[in-house]
Amino acid sequence: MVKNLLKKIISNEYNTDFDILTPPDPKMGDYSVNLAFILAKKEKKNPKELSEELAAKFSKSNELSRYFGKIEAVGGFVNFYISNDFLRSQLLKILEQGENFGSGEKKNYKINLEFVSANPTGPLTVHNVRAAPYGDALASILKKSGYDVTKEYYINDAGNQVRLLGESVARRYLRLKGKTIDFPDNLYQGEYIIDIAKEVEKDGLVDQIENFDELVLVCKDYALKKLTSLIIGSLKRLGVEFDVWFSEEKLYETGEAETTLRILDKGKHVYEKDGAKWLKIDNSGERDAVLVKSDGAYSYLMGDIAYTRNKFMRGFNKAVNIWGADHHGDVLRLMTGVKFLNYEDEALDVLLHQLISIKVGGETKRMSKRKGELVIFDELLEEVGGDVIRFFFLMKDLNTHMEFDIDLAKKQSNKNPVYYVQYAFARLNSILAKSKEQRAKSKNFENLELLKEKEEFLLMRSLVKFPELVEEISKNYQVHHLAQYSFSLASVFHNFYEKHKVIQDDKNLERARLELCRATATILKTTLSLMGISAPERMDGKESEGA
RNA sequence: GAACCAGUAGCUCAGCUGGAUAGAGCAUCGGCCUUCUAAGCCGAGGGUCACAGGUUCAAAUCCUGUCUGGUUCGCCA
Repeated sequence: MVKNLLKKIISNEYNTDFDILTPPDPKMGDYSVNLAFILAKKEKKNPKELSEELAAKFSKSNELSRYFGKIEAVGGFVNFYISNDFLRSQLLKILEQGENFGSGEKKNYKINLEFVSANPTGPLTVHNVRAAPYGDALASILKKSGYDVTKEYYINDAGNQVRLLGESVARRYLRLKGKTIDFPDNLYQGEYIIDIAKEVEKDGLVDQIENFDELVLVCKDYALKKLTSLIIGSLKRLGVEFDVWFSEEKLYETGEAETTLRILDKGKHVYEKDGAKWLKIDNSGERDAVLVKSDGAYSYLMGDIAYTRNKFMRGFNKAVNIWGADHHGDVLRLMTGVKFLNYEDEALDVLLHQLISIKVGGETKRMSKRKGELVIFDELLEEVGGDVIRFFFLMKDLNTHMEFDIDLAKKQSNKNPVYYVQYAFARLNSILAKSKEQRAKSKNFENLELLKEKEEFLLMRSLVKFPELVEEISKNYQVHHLAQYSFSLASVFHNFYEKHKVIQDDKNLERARLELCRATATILKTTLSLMGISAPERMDGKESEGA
């Protein structure tokens, strides 16, 4: 990784903080160092002169000349140009390593990544699916970086909400049976409840049950099973699969919640007030939160703390949660609870994604599972497809308050930028398929020296940046940079494609360009696969407008 | 009243965590297919980076304040 090396080499000589930047234009080099500005202040010198001195000095370094062909001062910056030799050597590396290019060393570090975890009280909505492609891609990137990653879904199958779910189904069932029974507003109003009730009726499972509470319980279990498998199915169709589906109920059955509470209590972090047990967050008392309710039931927070502890007990070094921003108030509470259990602050990361506002028919919808006002994810998936949805979410920062116009998304799905990336891959594939020597992995790479066009170098430069990107995302979790990168790589390739022929009379040049294409296809396919997006070998004909 | 996140082109969003002339897609207008796929390429128009101060060699980016929007402040989950 050139960036790290550069930083190391300069740091060895200058004991000061500085940044390695990317110049605004590739013409200005691959990396830029602002060292002169920083030294100028310390030594009270002119930054421009200093940068020239630095450039002259760096140019003489043998170590740097292994990577850089040119080092020059521009307006106070020192700009570094990766040498052509080094670019070609990296091209070779890509061809040799294939999809392993950019992979990090095994780190022997276990990460538990929890995301989506939508309540099993209804079908998956467009709303709660935002974290799915993001978390899935993050897991892939972390794995590529050498971490051991487990993807996990926390099923909130305990507490009052699922009891209400059971009651909703039970009352619908009784109505189907011809009983007059009211259906209060606080129950789940959605159509899917009636569907489940119909299945309960068809099943005949509850025919003998007279006691209402017992009926509710059986309906609850039935509905939970049904809805969970519905959610699993929806996610699967999007291509997202979890390693572990963790039941909240388990924490109470095994007594883990109780144990966790005892540890907190022992550490004097718990006190009683109004018949409930509270977690002491700070001295003001204002932020304190209930762990055990006055009726003896555990709170959601208690479950979450016990759940996080459970992850560490299972041997994970780090837990990463992706939550919707509506839970931001819970972050401090969970963090505090986990800290009181004596785990390091860094052991838990909570990423928040902002909520999506959804527009249907020009109107912004507020979604509520209780009220049954849902934009069901499956319906969208069927219309626009998984690749489009994934890329749409993956391109944006988690902090973006997205506006998702469903009608527009359907209408414009054939203009989604994902096709731009996939099309680049299809074009590459077409070239490789056409060339006679495509699979002849001859080790004669000497022709690479024939690559000297501007577009060829731009392509190589983009390819070389890939490992740095993977490493950076594994640290800052900015998954959308990968989507942005894939788009820009596709763009650089399309430009190359328009300007230069690969298959041609000059067979030596053709061979060299084929290698460049193979390397590009490899990286493009790797990025797509990290994002969980398909890499089609062909894309025929344009979809008709407004179909 | 408090907390978190945001406000960048007509629309949807990037802007690599303080750097060089603020970018892309869509939309609008104009050009490019006898040659590896035109789901592509080239060009044009479109910006007081919400506003006001501050920090410094340098601010869309950091700090403070104001305005606007989303979310949350329950012994719901």
